[in-house]
Amino acid sequence: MKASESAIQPFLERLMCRSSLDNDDQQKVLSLPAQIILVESNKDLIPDKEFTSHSCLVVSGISARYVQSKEGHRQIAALHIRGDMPDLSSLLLPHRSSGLQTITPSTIAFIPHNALHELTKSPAIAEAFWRDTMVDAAISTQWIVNLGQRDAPARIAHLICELATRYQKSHDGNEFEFALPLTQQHIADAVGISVVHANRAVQMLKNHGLMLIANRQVQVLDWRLLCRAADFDPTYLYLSCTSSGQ
Amino acid sequence: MKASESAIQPFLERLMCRSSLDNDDQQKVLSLPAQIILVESNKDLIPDKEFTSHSCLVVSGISARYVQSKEGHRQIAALHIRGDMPDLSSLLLPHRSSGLQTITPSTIAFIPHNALHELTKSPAIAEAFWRDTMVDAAISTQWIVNLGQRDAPARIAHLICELATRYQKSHDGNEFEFALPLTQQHIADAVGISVVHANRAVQMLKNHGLMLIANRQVQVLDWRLLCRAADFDPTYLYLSCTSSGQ
DNA sequence: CGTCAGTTTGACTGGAATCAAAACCTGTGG
DNA sequence: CCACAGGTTTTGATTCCAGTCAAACTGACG
Repeated sequence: MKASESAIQPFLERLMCRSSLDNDDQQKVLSLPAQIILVESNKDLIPDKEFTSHSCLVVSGISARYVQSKEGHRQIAALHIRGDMPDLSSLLLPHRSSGLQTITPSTIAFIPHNALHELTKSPAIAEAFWRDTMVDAAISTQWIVNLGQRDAPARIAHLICELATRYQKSHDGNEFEFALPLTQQHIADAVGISVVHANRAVQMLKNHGLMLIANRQVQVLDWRLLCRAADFDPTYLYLSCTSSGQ
Repeated sequence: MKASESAIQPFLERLMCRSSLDNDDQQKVLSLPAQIILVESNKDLIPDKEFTSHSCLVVSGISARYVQSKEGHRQIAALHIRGDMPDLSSLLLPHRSSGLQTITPSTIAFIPHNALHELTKSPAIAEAFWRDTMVDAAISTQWIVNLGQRDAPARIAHLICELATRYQKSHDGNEFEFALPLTQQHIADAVGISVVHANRAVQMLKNHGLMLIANRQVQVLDWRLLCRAADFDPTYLYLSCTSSGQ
């Protein structure tokens, strides 16, 4: 297997979680040309100018889609992990409306737009891409609810529930842990509160025996209760990977 | 022109704002079968059960995509106006993750999924649909920023700016007005604050000479300033309709 | 003229931002 | 091995924003 194939593998797996592709289409995805680059933390992945010619794919690490408001505040609008294609939208929407930055050291694959465009000539692949875009939109909707309606602890709980599920860690029972290299500043920027307040909310979750965050690890102490506190329902993520596709 | 064609016309216009379709494809869109229904206000448009077989299209009026949180609070996640297809996502994502309700008396066209699916066999149309999904996602991203970072008056200002632009009213100079039949409760639910607070924020905008809302009309007093206050940049809406296509 | 939905106002309270400073790591180089 | 610098987490004190409750007001409509 070529280096680029193994880099694209997680992306294909993601697609296959939600859509079904025949062998031919799978092969086409895997043979996408990709330039694989190691990127350190806090580096911008897409330039500010219009008309990028590549989309990038997270192979490892975490990246954040963010918007910087006029007063210097930053809002993280999405977090992207292994297998995600954060700026697929640049393929059809040339104006960049949000920035993209690595949070941890990451390996990123850059894929030329024309190759992606070529790929979408296969209807099944086009549909799979479209479906993934829809799931991203569904996630955004949930973030809107999170920001608009829940208090600080619930917002953080929901974020953690979402990430645990996307990392597929939520099936390991009611008590488990997983690596999550976010600082409290990142969490604060994602759920729209200040760092100080994020800290207190995290402690609140700890004191209630729901979860704790320490040295880049999240330890879920009571998954059931955490989901309840977060009002979390995983269906919107469409990640029932066990069954192939819908 | 058949009744269903004229109902679908605004939808086609919307698509044409962002994508270019040849005559053949345009004709295909227009001849979509549609069941046109008049709906009163505050009626749910999609059933709670899974596997709807139709998507709906707003021909006139306003509908809200919303999520009801456990404690009974409601968050409006998107507003849909003439030409929008609010639940296009049900075509590829069978589980409904948000509700859809008319805000005003509306005329809605219901279009069977299989007809839409058939339509996407034309690559240009599929791409146009996909692009529209991406714009919806971009709008959601802006709402996240709105809820996460701005204070109440700015949130409302941003909402108004967005709607004015989507109604294409923002080209009528620096001072103009347009119909917007939202109650302050709706505004509050959309920007994540209480009605009382929404009221005070609206008055603040009035006192600063930016805009005023009265009898289902928004009167923009200083578009330039309003945009500044809202930190509004319309590019994410991709509505430069004057030029045809992207 | 009463009703009802929507808007406006006031008084009160709690939550969250801000500012500031201290404690805590973790990797670095002396 | 220690000291140190950096980023991160924690804590406290203060201020202010925004939610809640409750009540009055406005218009439209039957």
